[in-house]
Order: sequence, then C-alpha cells, then structure tokens
Amino acid sequence: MVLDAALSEFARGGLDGTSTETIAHRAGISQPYLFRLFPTKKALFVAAVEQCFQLILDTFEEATEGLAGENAMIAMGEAYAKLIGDRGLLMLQMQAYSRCDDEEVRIATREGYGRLWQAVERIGGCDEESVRQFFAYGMLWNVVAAMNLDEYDAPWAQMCLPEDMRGKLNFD
Amino acid sequence: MVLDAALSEFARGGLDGTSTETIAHRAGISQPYLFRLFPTKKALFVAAVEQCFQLILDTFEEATEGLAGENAMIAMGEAYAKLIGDRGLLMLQMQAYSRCDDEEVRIATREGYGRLWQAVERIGGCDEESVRQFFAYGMLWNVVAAMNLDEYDAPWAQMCLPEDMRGKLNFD
DNA sequence: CTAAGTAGTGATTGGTCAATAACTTAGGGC
DNA sequence: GCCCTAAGTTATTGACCAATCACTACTTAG
Repeated sequence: MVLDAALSEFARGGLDGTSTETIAHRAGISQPYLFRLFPTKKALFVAAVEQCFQLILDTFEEATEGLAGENAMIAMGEAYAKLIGDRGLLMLQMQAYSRCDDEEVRIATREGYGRLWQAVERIGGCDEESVRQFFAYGMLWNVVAAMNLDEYDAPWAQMCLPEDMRGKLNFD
Repeated sequence: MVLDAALSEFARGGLDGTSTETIAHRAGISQPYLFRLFPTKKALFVAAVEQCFQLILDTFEEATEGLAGENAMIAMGEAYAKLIGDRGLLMLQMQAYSRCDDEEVRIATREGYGRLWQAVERIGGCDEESVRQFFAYGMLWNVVAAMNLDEYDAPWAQMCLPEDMRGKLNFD
C-alpha cells in the first residue's frame, strides 16, 4: 500500500529528505501517480503520520483486551516496546515531532498524540500521574531506540532503560 | 556567530529542509564562505548539534553551582524548563534524534546525550532510577513543547505536565 | 616593494525534485 | 460501435541548491 511505503521512507529520511520518486518506486507506482492520490508531498507525509499514530493506538487496544488497571498499563508498555522495534513507527514519530513548526504537521501530530493519551487514560483507568509517567518513559525509549543505544557500548547507555526492560526493545 | 545561525535555522527546518544560503544569510556571510568554514552541510549540522548539547550542559553546571543531591536535580529541572523555552535548543535536539539513521549524526547525538547523562549523574549524585526519571520527564517536555501543547485547548493537553510545572515552560 | 598568506565574494554548474501536462489503456453501460 | 470514467504512464518544466572556481582586497614579514 502507498501509505506503508510512505511511512517507511519518510521514517528514514523525513519530509524533506525523502523524494516522492523514492516513495513511488517503493509503492510500485509511478511518481506522478502519487500526486493523483495525494495533492502534495506534505499531505502524504501528514497521512503517514496519522497512520502511524493509528497503528500504535490499535496495538494498545489489541494488547489490552480483557485487561484493566495496572495490568493493562504493563501490557501497553510491553506492546509499545515491541512496537518500536519496528523502526518505521519509531522514526516517523520523531520526524513528526521534529517538523512541528509546520502547522499542518503540528495539528496532525497533536491529534494523534491526544488520541493516544486519552486511550491510555481510558484503558489504564488510573490516575493522572501514572499516565504522565507512562508517556514520559515512552518518550525516553523513543530517543534511546532512535540513537540505537543497545548497540552502543558505554556504561551510561545501559542505564537508560530500567533493568526489567533491557533487551525488550528488540531492534532488528 | 555562524554556529548560532546554523543552530537556529537547522532547528526550524532540519538538515534537509534548510539551505546553506539561508544559514549564510543569517550569519551575515556569503554562501560559498560557509564551505570554507565547514567542509559540507552535514558537518555544519553536526557541529550545531554538538553546540546544542554543550549549551544544555553548561546551563546545568551553572544552575547547580553550590548545590547537590535532590536540590541540584530540582535546579536542573527548572533550568531545563527555561532552556527549552528557547525553541532553537529544543527543536534542534528533535532534528538530531530524527536523523539518527545517519551515522555521523547518530555518533554526535549519542556523544552529546551521553555527556549530559553523565553530568546529571555526577551533579545529582543520586541513584540510577532518579536519573532515568529525570531524563524521561525531560523527553516528555520536549515533545510537549515541540507540539506547542501550551496553546492547545484540550483537557488532555493540560495533563501532560505535572501541576507544579505548568506554565513554567515559558514558550515565546 | 614584494611575496605570501588570510578573509572574503560573485558567478556558475551539475544535479535533484515537486508538480503539471498530455497521453494510453481498459472496462462497462447502452 | 461509442462515450465515459478510472487507473495509470512518459515526458517535461521550472525552481532550488550544495559545492566549486576564479577572482578581489587586505595584511604582514622580509
């Protein structure tokens, strides 16, 4: 699918570092046809960002079926750790945050992030502070995974993840 | 200074979304002269990223003079909240994380992050988990600030920051 | 005075790329 | 057999941009 191709390629190069030609090639269509499906490159980027947040949300729903409270929070944490082993979802998120000075990108990113936040609140059914902590550690994992700290042999790098999480960020 | 101009402009547009012409113009020099000072555009970007982390580190050192332990941690937290009111330091960080698939960028970013981590460990002199928590919340503030959630009028957005921190991220 | 740096600029080049235009092909309904 | 729409293509354009080149002006040492 075109959005999948866009997600992967934008994740690698970002909005400006990825050519529409590259995306079209990966999607198996011609570059001009991309512009029949999406009016501009940025519109495609925004659609990919929306898809990215939606995928995370779906994973949370799925991982917590039949669970609630503390158990649900733990399940979401583990699901997220697995999820960002897929570098696409991780890096496109980072690309989205980094281009938030652009209004269209910011609106889409806020929207996606907000839906995620509310879903965690609802599913976890816990207090404000726990939700905040959940997202705080999630954002830390993001940068740890972005920098590939697992393959970096420095003592401080080992401490970035809590002991019970080490090795659970299964990078490819 | 040239690095300051590069920092601001790269923060706004990222490595690929910023032209060397734009940076040169802001620095008050000609575009070709930029290439006498830095061999490539990417080398300039990397230098700006290094400068960015160095500035954060210097701020931490300065804010904690004469302090230790818990007090030092609180002082660093407050200093950081003030610091990322400067959108340059915030967004260039995000740009750096988002381009970590590039090896040169990744190495510089790791290096800067590592130095920061070790400085917080040393200055705070506290246990592993507290350092981790410090950075986790720092990364959450980063995305909150990137998305400009302070000017976003949604109930969930208010909860992204702990009560005692609201309004302390003084965005311009 | 001159030779050799140092600091800088204008002009250009070769390449890339988003977006458009104009064309092709294939069904389907009547 | 013909019109219409959907799905797709090739070719092109116009703009932008990193990097290089060839040049100027100023300074300093002998």
